[in-house]
Amino acid sequence: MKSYPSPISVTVDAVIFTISDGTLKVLLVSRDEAPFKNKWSLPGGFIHSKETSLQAIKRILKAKAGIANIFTEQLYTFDDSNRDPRGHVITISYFAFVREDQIKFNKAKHPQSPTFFSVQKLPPMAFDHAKIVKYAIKRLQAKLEYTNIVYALLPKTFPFSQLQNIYEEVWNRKLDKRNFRKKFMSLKLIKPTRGLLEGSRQRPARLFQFINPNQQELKKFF
Amino acid sequence: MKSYPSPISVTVDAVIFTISDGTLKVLLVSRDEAPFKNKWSLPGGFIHSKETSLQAIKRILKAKAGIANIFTEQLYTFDDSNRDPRGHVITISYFAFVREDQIKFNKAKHPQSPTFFSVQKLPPMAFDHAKIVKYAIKRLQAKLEYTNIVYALLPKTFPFSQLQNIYEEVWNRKLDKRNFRKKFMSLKLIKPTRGLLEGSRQRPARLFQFINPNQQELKKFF
DNA sequence: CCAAAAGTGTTGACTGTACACCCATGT
DNA sequence: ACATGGGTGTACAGTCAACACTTTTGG
Repeated sequence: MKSYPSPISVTVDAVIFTISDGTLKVLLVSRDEAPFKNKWSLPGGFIHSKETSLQAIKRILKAKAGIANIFTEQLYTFDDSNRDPRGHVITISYFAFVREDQIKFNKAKHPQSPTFFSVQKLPPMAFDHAKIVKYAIKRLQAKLEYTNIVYALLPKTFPFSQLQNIYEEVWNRKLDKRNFRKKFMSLKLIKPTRGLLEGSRQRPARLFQFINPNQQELKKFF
Repeated sequence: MKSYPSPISVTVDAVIFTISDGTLKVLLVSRDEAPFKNKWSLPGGFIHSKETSLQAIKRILKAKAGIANIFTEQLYTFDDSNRDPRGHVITISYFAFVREDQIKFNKAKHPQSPTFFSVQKLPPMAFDHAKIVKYAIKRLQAKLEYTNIVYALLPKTFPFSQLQNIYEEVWNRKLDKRNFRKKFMSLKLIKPTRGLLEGSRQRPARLFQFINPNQQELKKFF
């Protein structure tokens, strides 16, 4: 048996999306070592020798931001020769979603200051992470159109306007209320509950929920 | 600066499609070393330390099958822990297209017997390559729908039926002649030439060509 | 003249889009 | 009473799917 030629360093990076304050945001952490020390970057790190890239992502997200049990999907493997000043380092990138209520950051446990940035106002980032985020947004926009991933961004019950807002934020354009409701309802993914959204100073909105309560996997609409 | 932890062996594999004898085929080579010696596998190999995965694919395809200058696109990175008996080996897979007339295999130059197999009659394959091929076919089916990649599978001029045949083969279903022609023509990608297809014993077919003669990149239809 | 593939239009169903007003509540 | 977002229906245009016959050539 031949020896294994040319070992290469392999990292993983995650583009974690959330919707908070009604806008689409991405999770960044402050790098605690060179290169790019103190620059914002996607949460990521080297793959350990006995784990898969998916296991590595889950380990790193838990350690750096206390995030667990979220939907993740492979995005792309970036290996441009100039992407890392340390040499030949490739990264397998993932994208994922969290709901606001799943997050609790903590200065002591998460010293790299995990912070959600609006995709409209991203800071300068380490490596080629700006490119990776851009690519992830494109993928997210496409997936929203033909799958039910929006599920991963919504709480158990939600008013219809919150659902529509996600589509508007991700696609970055306004949608017609009536047409959107008609189309989404025809997909038979959600149903009204008996609940109403209290506490606004307008007419209370009907709350909806997904019909399949443990709808974990991704389904195609068509 | 920290040392680079956990080097991992990284390979590339290519799923090369062609249409020949009117059917969709995939290129396989016979492995010339362990593991899986003499089994059919996707053409691939280890990435050298100074090259990107794309460069590696191009180098390997040229060496193993004499194929150069073809359209390639990254497919997925497979890294299941059990995919390679040698240990932790991940593979960045690519898919690509050749036209029949671009190929000339040669026993002396290409000792691994590169051979196109119909996707309907694939032999047992090494590693997880059957899974990779299956994934590539799905991607190809999707891409055919909303991009102009069919370009990469057609000669300079071609009868309309050859174009339709590609769609039928890849999607594995029959399409209505009239509807297909109407729809494809409305995309304004091809135009009729003055040429006719001679040599059949039926009515000669009009030959078409793509309007942009150097249409290398992938364009979306919509 | 026969076999074989080439070529051509119309209709009905469905889907997407544009568009404006009343409703229920809190202040 | 008013400000605010919640909630609803119709009409037109464009797209998709079903469907059958004539044309041109070689043998």
